Amino acid sequence: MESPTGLGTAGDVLHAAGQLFSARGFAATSTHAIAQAAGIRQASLYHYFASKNEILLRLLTGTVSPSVETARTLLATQAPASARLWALCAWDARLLVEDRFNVGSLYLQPEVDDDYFAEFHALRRELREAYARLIIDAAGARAAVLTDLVLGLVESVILLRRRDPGGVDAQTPGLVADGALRLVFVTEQESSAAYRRGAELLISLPHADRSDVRIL
Amino acid sequence: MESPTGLGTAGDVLHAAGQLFSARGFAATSTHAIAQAAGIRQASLYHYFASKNEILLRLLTGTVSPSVETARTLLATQAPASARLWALCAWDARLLVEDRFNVGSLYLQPEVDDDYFAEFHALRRELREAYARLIIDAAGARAAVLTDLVLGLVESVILLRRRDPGGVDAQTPGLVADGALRLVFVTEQESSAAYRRGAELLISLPHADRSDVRIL
DNA sequence: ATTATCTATAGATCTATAGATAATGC
DNA sequence: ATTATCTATAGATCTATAGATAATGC
Repeated sequence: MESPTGLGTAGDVLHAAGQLFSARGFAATSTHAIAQAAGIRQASLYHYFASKNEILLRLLTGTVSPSVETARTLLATQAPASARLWALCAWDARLLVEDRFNVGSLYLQPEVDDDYFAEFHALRRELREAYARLIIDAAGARAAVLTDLVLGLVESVILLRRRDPGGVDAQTPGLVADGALRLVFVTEQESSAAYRRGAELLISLPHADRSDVRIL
Repeated sequence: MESPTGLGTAGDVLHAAGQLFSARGFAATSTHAIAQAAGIRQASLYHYFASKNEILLRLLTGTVSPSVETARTLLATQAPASARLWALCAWDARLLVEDRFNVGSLYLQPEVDDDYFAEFHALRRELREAYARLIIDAAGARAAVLTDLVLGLVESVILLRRRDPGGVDAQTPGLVADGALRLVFVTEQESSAAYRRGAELLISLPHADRSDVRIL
């Protein structure tokens, strides 16, 4: 049987690389190990990808793109900013909780700072801007610094999973989103309204694809 | 003039390795590059360290140990839990803000999961227990999950710095600590008392050594 | 005598390319 | 004809050890 993941050879490679890069790190994962896990020979990788870097780039953009799309949708949605912020936090946290190999952790690798990954950085910047917009609308002027705290809170799901894989579950996204609202000074009572409305928005959003690798 | 850092050769090596591991990653940094930055030859490293792993272990324990000591002190201090929690968060955040090469980021490297670093993991666990204790005392039963959110918030300083080195400054620790109290449901009015008392505690604590590498 | 440092190197990788062969699609 | 895959390998590392030499401390 060819293609273990059913995604074709390029998909097999991304799948294998995502798992290995997350578990062992980019530099510590050899192209040989990726190929072996994908069921092909080392040199055959280069038929689909120009370099090991390109594999990482594809994984990075593949994980951030769905978040950017969701952020765009929410920015254009008619609802209180606090509810939309809740939905965005919960959506992102859910993506991080559900993705099989904690691929979100890829972006912790120092190699990602390189200019080669500019395309990814641009997407990430757009996502950050969306958070900033919603936080300003929900919390007013104090928001500038808060954006980074909220992003840090959401991303902490990555570290939490690594530390303790059983420490995250289906409840985590809601807890993170609730926490984000507290962080940005949304009052307890407005928060519960935001939660109800945000949960509705979340349901209406396209559910994050459970397959761990998206081929774009 | 020997020893660029004035810490002796072993100190030079830790200094150089801390900078390079943080900037490029552990696996991507060669022992040759470390030695060069430390002003010695590659093989001379092995007079002081048994392996590249040992260098990383020393850096990791060196960064977490001061936090553990501070946590112990605060656990034994007579003051409201919310104030002590504020102080611990601010203290840790300050360490992350001030350390010259963002050495806190070392623990994001996947290699750190290895059993070789068990000593570091034990220290980190102790630190986490201290946070959990203070959060339970400050916020009551709901605290279990909150511990990880608070830790995530504090650690987010690492990611914030990486994303935007100018995005952190002397105010950051206080903002992080304030945010942590909001996260754990401390009310606005109790929070301002906790802030005043916490800031006093912070001043009474030994200031984090500004040298980026502690030789233990 | 002991500690610090160096040169040289074994042995094991690792990435990417060249060029051959097999499979597929008109 | 084109696409997919393979074998073989060049060329560049990289870690750690062996063994020689230099510096330091009694």
